[in-house]
Amino acid sequence: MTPPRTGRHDREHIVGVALDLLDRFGLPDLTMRRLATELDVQASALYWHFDSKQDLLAAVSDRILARIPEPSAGLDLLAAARAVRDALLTHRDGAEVVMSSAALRPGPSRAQDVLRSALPGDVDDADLAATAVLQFVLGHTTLVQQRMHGESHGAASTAGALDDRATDAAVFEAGISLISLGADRARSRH
Amino acid sequence: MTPPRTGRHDREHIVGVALDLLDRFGLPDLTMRRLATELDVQASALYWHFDSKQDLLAAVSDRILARIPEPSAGLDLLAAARAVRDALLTHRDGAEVVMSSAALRPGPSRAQDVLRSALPGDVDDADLAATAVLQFVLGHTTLVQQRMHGESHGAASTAGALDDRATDAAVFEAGISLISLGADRARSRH
DNA sequence: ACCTGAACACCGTTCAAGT
DNA sequence: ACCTGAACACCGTTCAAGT
Repeated sequence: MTPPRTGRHDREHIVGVALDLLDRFGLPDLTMRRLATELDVQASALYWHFDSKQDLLAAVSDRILARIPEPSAGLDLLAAARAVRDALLTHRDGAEVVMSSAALRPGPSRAQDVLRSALPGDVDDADLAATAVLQFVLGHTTLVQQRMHGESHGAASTAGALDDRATDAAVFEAGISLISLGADRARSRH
Repeated sequence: MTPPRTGRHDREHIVGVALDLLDRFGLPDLTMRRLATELDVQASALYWHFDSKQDLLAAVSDRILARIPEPSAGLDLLAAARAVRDALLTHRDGAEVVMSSAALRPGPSRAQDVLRSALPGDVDDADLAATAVLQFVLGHTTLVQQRMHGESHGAASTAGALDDRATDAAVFEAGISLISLGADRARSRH
């Protein structure tokens, strides 16, 4: 059943190693040369498997998003938004990776699908709302992860770190709650 | 009144040229070396004026945000959000520049202030809401501008370009409207 | 105070050539 | 089919030295 494995590496495997490198060193240090070294291969070898670094990052983005669970019935917007956020938070700089590839993947992604499923099906503005929620989650999580990066190489006080985490969560809940409330109200006006 | 101009360039001037380069070639091509060439100077000369490229980009970010008008009374949330978005759209890749420096500028920025001023002063969740709105605007505009970049070097159909612009605007209005509705409702519950 | 020149340690990508 | 080796055209940053 598994496809023939003549070469040493296939796309799937390379994406896995890239994800590992991402978690250990962050996006700025995820270079084609480092990835190649990790695979015991020349950098140029990667260009047989991927057209470009963009192409590689798009595959990494897809893998990050694949962690989002299937849209299940009865999921409310807050739960759906949390599922997307948590998938992004699972890997270092996950939001930035997804964002950088989001423009090239125009079709409704897995993320968009879960969010859409948590909104009323009869309102035609629901697609717009789902997109807006996705953009909020991406913006929010990107900024959160960027601050993590800043802290790690020792810029500010470690004292406020727990505070920041709590505030981040509160901002997220506030954002989604307001949109939920707004959607309910828009709906109750028929 | 003007401070002494002994050297050929000061920070203000360099930021202006950087912004011009940004508009003409985009963020990936805004390199220290290109900027130096544009200023008829060696790249190393820039490091007398700025500690690092990050430092330079932070100054560029501040200049982009400086275009946001003062928070005036009676401004509603939609108008305030538009003011922030329009400032970001004024320069190519503006949202990405601001986002990349946002983590290092933790204090309430000019953008946060306008948004905050458009929300009720008596609700203590208003700060959370203002931050959430800012994160939505940044996420939204970053994705919009990334798609512009993708189109420009000729990926997809030019036919749907106008369509995209209209959809982008609709998503933005939908997002802000829903949050406004939600905020009203949260407020009317005392 | 402000800038040059040279160097260091890197990048992404291409392409002929190997197996 | 898959990879090597070498090259091309770049990066950000540091630092002694100049003026």
